[in-house]
Amino acid sequence: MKSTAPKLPAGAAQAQDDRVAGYTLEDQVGHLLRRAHQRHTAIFQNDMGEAQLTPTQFAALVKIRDLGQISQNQLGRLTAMDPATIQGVTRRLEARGLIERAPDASDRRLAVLRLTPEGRAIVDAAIARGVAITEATLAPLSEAERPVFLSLLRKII
Amino acid sequence: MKSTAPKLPAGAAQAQDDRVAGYTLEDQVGHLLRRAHQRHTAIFQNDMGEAQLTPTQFAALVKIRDLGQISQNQLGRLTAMDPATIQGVTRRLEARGLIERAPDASDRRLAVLRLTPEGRAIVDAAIARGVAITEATLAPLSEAERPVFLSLLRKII
DNA sequence: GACTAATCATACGTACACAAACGATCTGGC
DNA sequence: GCCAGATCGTTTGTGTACGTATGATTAGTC
Repeated sequence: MKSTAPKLPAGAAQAQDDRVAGYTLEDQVGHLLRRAHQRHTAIFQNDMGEAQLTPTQFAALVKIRDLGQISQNQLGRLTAMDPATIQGVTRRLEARGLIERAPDASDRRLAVLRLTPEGRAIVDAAIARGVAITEATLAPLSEAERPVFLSLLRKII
Repeated sequence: MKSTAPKLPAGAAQAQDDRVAGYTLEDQVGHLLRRAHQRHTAIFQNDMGEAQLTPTQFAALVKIRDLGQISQNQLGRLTAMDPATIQGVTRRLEARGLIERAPDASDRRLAVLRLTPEGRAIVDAAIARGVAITEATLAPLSEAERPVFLSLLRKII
């Protein structure tokens, strides 16, 4: 009776059962995405070197560099992190002295984030590493395959 | 002086600086992979329904179903989780009564994992959902694009 | 038989990731 | 001016994910 699966046309039950019996974990997009992401973070951690940044910390720093100053939630939206996540990321970056907080003049709910001089020095060095990390992640693909892959990846976001 | 970046040919310094200045977070594979994975887990959580399984818990259950019984570390290798991670996953599955542990006859270091009847019922229902989840994740791609994307994704793992 | 190396499972610490709930503050409509 | 709803930032709880360390057990070597 498939319990609570979204109601299927009665005739589709057999086909559905076949798909269940032949389900291969290794062929599922989700599993492949998880492993690809896993490999990338391993490369990232390896190649980032002494900067000791995580991918999300790096993303936050780059965005702050691009925009000069920005509120925490806004930064979270631009880097695709929810408020709870971006809070932890910025807290650790502030603790390391790479960013600083200043109260916003016109909105007292906001704390504006800015790079410190140490932060700026680290971002520039880290971005150079970031270029190499992207290259290493894409290394298994030919020059022709890379734009195809990136374009398809963009579509499923 | 770029501090500690892996030594570059002196002539490449200018090109490297250009890449740093023009670095766009949104164009990096790592960022795209993170967001694609993020979207997939959101779909997964939404569509998995009352089974209340996470992607990794689901992967573990499917692998145990395929193999009948298996040791914890072996399961971790097959599902691409390190020993510390698979330990947490199996602990939660055991706490929910979906899998059970039995001592291995020939190797006293091992605890063999098996599905309980409740576990088996859940996996079958969950796999039907898994098929729909894969479909929903790939929905933005045409029929022609899907195998291309999966094949490229497999290459970068 | 004893020693070494490898493997298994566990424990601890750090870092994402999101849901849910919270108080503080801002804004639009009246 | 005032109130309702939205937004900002925080906190708590659960669940990956991995490095590192540890103890138990096994397997290989001498």
